[in-house]
Amino acid sequence: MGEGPTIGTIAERAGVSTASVSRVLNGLPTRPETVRKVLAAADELGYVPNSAARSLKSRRSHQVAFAMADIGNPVYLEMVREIQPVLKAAGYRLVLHSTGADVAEEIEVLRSLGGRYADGLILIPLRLTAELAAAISAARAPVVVIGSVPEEAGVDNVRTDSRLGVRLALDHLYALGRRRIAFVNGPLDTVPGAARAAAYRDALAALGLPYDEKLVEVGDFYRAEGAAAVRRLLAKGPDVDAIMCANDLIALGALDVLREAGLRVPEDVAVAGMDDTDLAAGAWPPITSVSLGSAERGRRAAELLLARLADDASAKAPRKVVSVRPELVIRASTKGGTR
Amino acid sequence: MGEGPTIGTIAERAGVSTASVSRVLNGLPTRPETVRKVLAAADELGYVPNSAARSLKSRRSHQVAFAMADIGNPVYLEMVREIQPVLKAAGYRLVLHSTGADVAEEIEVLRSLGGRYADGLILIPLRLTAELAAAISAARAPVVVIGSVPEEAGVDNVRTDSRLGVRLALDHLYALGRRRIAFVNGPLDTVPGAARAAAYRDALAALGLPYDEKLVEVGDFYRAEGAAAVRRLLAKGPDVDAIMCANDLIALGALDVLREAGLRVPEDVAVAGMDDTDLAAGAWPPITSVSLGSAERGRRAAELLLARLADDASAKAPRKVVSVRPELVIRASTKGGTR
DNA sequence: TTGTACGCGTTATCAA
DNA sequence: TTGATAACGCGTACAA
Repeated sequence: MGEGPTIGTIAERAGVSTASVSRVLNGLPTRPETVRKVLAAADELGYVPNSAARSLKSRRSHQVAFAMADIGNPVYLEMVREIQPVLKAAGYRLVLHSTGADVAEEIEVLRSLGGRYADGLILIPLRLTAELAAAISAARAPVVVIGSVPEEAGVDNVRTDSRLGVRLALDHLYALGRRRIAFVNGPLDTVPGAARAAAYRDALAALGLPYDEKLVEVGDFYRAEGAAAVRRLLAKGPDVDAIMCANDLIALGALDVLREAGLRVPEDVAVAGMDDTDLAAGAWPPITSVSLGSAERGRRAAELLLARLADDASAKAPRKVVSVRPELVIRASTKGGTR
Repeated sequence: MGEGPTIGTIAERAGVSTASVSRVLNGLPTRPETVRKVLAAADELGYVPNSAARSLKSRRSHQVAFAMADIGNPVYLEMVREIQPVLKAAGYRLVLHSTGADVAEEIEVLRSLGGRYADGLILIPLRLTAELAAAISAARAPVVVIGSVPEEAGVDNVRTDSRLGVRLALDHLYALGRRRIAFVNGPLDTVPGAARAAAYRDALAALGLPYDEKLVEVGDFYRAEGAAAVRRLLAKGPDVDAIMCANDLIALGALDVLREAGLRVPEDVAVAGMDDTDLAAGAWPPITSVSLGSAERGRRAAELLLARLADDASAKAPRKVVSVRPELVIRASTKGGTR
């Protein structure tokens, strides 16, 4: 763990100037003999360029930050899995931030971009307050938001139509003959929560089904909270023949509670989730889920950011919005075949 | 996205020298009046210190790297979840590396530490070659290895006794009356693969059960590969009454195949996994699994690294080894109660 | 083709 | 208490 060699060390050893060393290492035209000596010295010393010095000079950190609520959520995980290789291929390192869905922390991350530790940021806000929107616009580095963001923010944006997603699932349930379709949601003050609540109402209306408060319950986007919400739902004693869940974790919780209650899935109650994570595919019965293209959204976001970082021309291009189409993945929890 | 203010900008605005600005910002004794002016200017300008300049000067990046095979594996994910907050609390950012279990990539990560982009590294190698061991010893920053590493490497080490883990599971199965206990493993040229293979033999011997090749199958540590391995196992036509799987993903694959084959779990065949991930708890039936304390290993590793980084004294302290005890978490896949 | 010298933004030393 | 100034390691005009 000795002191690291610098271009100065190499210069001495090779008997040339630091400028020559720098030139060789950056592939600038140099006399072959010099190149040889420098490379030999660098190799012997195990030289690795100091990233701080390089960043300071070049004004580039070769890092990209990714900020989401909680890396434990499989949706974000899928995104990381896609983002990471895209960045790596372009020579960027990935810095991870778990914000706990706390707006203040998200704002802090945006602010810290001013320190230039990262060249850009991919952000997934859960709650979109005015302060957050302001902070996004004021960010000192390119930001790509996954999720919807007002146009005024002026940043690139990868979104999906979760309204259409809910619609797809409800159409499917309706086609299967279900008419008492409950909805278990996450917090209404979150962007996805609000959107999915509205989508549920709209979809019911489009199908000519009545909106019944007894069929709606709000918890949080986690398994235990989802289970609790479903328990409350059942306690209200409505005749339910399907449960639409605002994400897969809630759907898993629903399976737990239904099993507990001795109800068969899908014979007695069909269950559908959203996000189409591994958990949905891995559950028993496998859960029908609306894919919101997490992997694709992650990849597209990384690509958008890289495009911004590529050159000055594209850095000033107008904001781009990419939409990923939701898709219904039908499994045994709605239509099957559980044995 | 304007040009970032520097201490120079602040100095001008406040009518003082850059030295004073630096002093104020670092909390060194300064005249109150100066402090006020500087802070006001800094605030108005939205000043954020440049991290590259700071790192260059202080020789600290305030970043820690974490390198594992694949962030998609729930075990590593659990570790990240624990590591992240510990680092954050200490003022470090987390840089993520997925190496794809490729030794060359791991060596590259170790080498790149010479660039000082991170102050330390937490590494989980899957295969421990001589080159890797050499690279670990030669690393230019503190490294903590999760998993076993030879003493010569001289680095801090968080390990678990997977041998004991296998033993716990086999004892449990034996106590339940199972005598034909199969073992489905991952690649034998990986550290965990080799250790668990040996552990299986030992545990059988300790229980007085014969080692039967027909009961052993090797695949990979993933669900699909695990399923394929179990399929091959069943094709050999041994009378199996329990399957010990080298990790939870394999166990999930086993459930898939057993269900396919019309075998009941645990009545016909009991299934146990390792790692005790969420997937094991979430499966149906819930899978008995040996917890290797992933979360705790992650946390301890982060703490060990922080201790090394804390001050020069501890930086030179002798290597520390922390052991996390495995624990058997019994669920319905071995003992239950599935209806 | 090569070397000298300066600047990137901070911190730290030394006089004043 | 403060300001001028020298590093930190690298890249790059500019001069030789």
